[in-house]
Amino acid sequence: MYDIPINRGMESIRMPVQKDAHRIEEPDICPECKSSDLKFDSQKAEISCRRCGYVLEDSIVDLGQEWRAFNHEQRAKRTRVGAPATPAIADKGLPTEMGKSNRDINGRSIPERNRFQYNRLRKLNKRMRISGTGERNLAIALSELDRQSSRLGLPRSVREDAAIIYRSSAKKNLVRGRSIEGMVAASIYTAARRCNLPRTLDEVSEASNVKKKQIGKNYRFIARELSIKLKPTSPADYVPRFASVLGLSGEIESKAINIINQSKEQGLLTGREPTGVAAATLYIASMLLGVRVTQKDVAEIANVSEVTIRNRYKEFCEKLNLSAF
DNA sequence: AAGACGAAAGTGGTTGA
DNA sequence: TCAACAACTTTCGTCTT
Repeated sequence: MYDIPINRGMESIRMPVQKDAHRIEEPDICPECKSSDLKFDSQKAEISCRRCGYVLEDSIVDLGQEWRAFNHEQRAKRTRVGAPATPAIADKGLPTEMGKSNRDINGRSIPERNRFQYNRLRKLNKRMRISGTGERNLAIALSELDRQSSRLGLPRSVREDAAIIYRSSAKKNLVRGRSIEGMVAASIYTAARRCNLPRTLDEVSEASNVKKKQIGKNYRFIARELSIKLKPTSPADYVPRFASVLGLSGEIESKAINIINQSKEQGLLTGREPTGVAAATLYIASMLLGVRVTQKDVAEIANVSEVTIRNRYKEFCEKLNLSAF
């Protein structure tokens, strides 16, 4: 029933690493004049011959780090590997953990009589990480957020934005008295719109099992309390997604967006469902470019009826003089 | 036979008294 | 709270390819 949340921050990429890969292999003699008097210019990143000026290598890329560290502390501070901190995990992906080995920081073994104390500390530290009801609710909410957004196929950026929105509303005590699922759904809806990758209330409702009406209500509440101001969604934002589901080309996509812009100028879009408009323009665009799609297919993916597609299509053709058929 | 078309009746949400 | 309303849906018969 539930998707298991995957902590993507911990995914690692394995690549073969050559030993001393960043060391530049310096040629020792010039192929032109056979002189061994070569010059390495670190500013221009090239190796040239001092005698004849022949450039042996250019655009050399130094794969090493640009910093140096003289002790452990500096190294820890300057090194940049590891998962980035993310708002989508309860502790932002930066937990503190006490190591399991019974050795202190200097590598000395911890005396037997203190072992019990250390075990106890380790246990407490683990518990403290998700402490208090607030933190615990946040952890629940964020796993719910992950579940819902993967159902909606939202990219990481939107998830993180949704997490930020949820965190701010939790901070402002907006969640009290409302269901976590409902607030998470509203955060996702808001974030998706803000990132110009809108999902309809129907879609979010489907993914979250929260009533459409409730999500709308929560959305307005969040938008008001956090003063998030969003323009009404443009049909153009739906076009790329619909087009890719229908397997339509980029040419058709841009044609459809073109039609949307023209209709906007003529004020044909006010009060019309953006999804219906997006679907209808995609239909028109593919007809104009000679690609056959059925009204039924287009209507289905936009979750509108065929009749709506026909109505939009009729309107646009009349008002924009698109009499190609 | 599948798809397009359009009329007519029904539905759910918004608006204004 | 309720009626009016616009947008949209469902249904169905007819036409076109």
